[in-house]
Amino acid sequence: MNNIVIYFLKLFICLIIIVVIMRLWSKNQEKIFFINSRKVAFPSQLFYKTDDGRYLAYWPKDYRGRKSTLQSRNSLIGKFTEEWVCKLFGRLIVDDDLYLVKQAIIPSLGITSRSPVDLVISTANRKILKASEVKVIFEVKMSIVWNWQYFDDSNNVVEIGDFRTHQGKPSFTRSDSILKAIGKCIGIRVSSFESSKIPIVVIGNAPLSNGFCKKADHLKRVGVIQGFWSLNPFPLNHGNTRKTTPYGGYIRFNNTSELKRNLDNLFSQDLNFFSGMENPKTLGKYIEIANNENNYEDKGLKFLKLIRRY
DNA sequence: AGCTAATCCACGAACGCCGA
DNA sequence: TCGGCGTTCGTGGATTAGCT
Repeated sequence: MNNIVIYFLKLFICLIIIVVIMRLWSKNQEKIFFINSRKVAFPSQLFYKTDDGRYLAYWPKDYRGRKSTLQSRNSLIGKFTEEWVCKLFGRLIVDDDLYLVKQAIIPSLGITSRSPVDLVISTANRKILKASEVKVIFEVKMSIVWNWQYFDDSNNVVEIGDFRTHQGKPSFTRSDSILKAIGKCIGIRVSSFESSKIPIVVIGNAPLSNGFCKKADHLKRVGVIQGFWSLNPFPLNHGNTRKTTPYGGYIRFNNTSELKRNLDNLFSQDLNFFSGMENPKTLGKYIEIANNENNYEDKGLKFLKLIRRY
């Protein structure tokens, strides 16, 4: 009796942690980024300075003065968001045999130290991994979404508008960022058949550029990328944004438990990527041969072998 | 004519590798 | 040990296409 009470108490506490304490991306995360980064960087390395002497994260849409392009903030926000995603997923994954590895190197997939993948879930706690140890690959593409003003007298930042009010386009709203992510994922897919069992997910914190909604769904259908996931529930100050694309190629998560459901779903399926360019006659032949196997699973595996010409 | 989106190019800092 | 090279990070500028 006591054990059952304790069990439910534990479950309850877990639920509270997931729903209340663990938050997805929000303005508060960006504030933390600036306050933290201020300890290692000058304001001029984190903010633009306008002609009238204000420190801003982005150039406002109506700003007509002299402008420059910050480079010093890029790797800082890259590091911060990667670390943030790692911590978030670390708390969602309860399995003791799974590890999160940042900047992972997977030589058999052509992923070398020159261009490591941002984050993977792996069965081994090492930087250099075998393809068979990698459960999921995450490509993190997150930005500062809101515009911020910095006050150096109080060392404080204040939010001054969402991404519709400034010129820079954050994360998934930028089409060439998406192209870059797709390119990297294709690179992994075509590197080796060993990658065909590994789901790839792109993580962002802004709505997906309209032009890529259909493509995101197609990429999921054909198996190249298992999803573009936005971890920012409320990217706008007023109004709503797209929750998901019809086939779920893009999803905006409302909370961490929803994220966890989708993550678990990725693990529960034994997914296989396959592709080809073959005439119907040859495909028919493959299907006939594969059909000689005893059950659906073996038939499927045989078919995969055939189209890959093992 | 004026707007937006897509695309391509460039930027500077950081980091790891490799050869001298 | 040092310097060059390749790569990534996220943002801005320029140009073009397409829409109203």
